[in-house]
Amino acid sequence: MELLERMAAALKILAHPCRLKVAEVLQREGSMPVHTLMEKVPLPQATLSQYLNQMRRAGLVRAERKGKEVWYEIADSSVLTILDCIRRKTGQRAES
Amino acid sequence: MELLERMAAALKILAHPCRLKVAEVLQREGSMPVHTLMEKVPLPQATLSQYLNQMRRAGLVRAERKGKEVWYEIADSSVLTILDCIRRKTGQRAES
DNA sequence: TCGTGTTATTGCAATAAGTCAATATAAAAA
DNA sequence: TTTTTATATTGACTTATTGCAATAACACGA
Repeated sequence: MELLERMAAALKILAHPCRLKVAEVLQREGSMPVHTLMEKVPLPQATLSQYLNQMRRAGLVRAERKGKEVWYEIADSSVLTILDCIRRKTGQRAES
Repeated sequence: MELLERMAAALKILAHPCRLKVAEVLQREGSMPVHTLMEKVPLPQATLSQYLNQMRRAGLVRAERKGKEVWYEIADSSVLTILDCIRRKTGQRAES
């Protein structure tokens, strides 16, 4: 159950409205420092910082320090694909 | 935040080792009734039934009653794509 | 309708995740 | 070296999720 747990852990980080919002902003607008992200996703600084850290540890985003700023971006295309899939899926809606 | 919440809710259901396992079995082996699934994913009956119900409500799987059995299958290709992406992503591993 | 096989629902203790103010650390400018 | 701007970490609290036994409901054959 080792791989499954890592898969679940990564998905769980993405599975939160605010972290999804962060991911979408980074998907649309590329990389940016935390304070810019904070304008687009209005959250307490501590909260946003924690989210970004979780996302980085899960391999969803990549971080790079530039002077006193830290710039974040989506880590790779898998993440973009997952975002597209889940958005498409949830746009529709169908039960069974 | 309405769409984001629905997206997060669906991802959250998938973000669990056992539910991922269920999804993988259905991906590999197609549709099957609950008791067959129970052999492949050994869990208490109540637990498995709840997982399947959550997954159905989230639109991840589809259910169809056949006599006294209920057969489950993956709902659509988005789910398959997400499974592939997250598996690929977690197979590797890279921090930043 | 009674029994049996199959699946769903309920209730709740144990555990995990979310939230954010306060505080710490990092880098550059004054 | 003191300040200032930018980001990270800690601690304490609230809320949500998990896991499962017990019980209910559903569908069929005897």
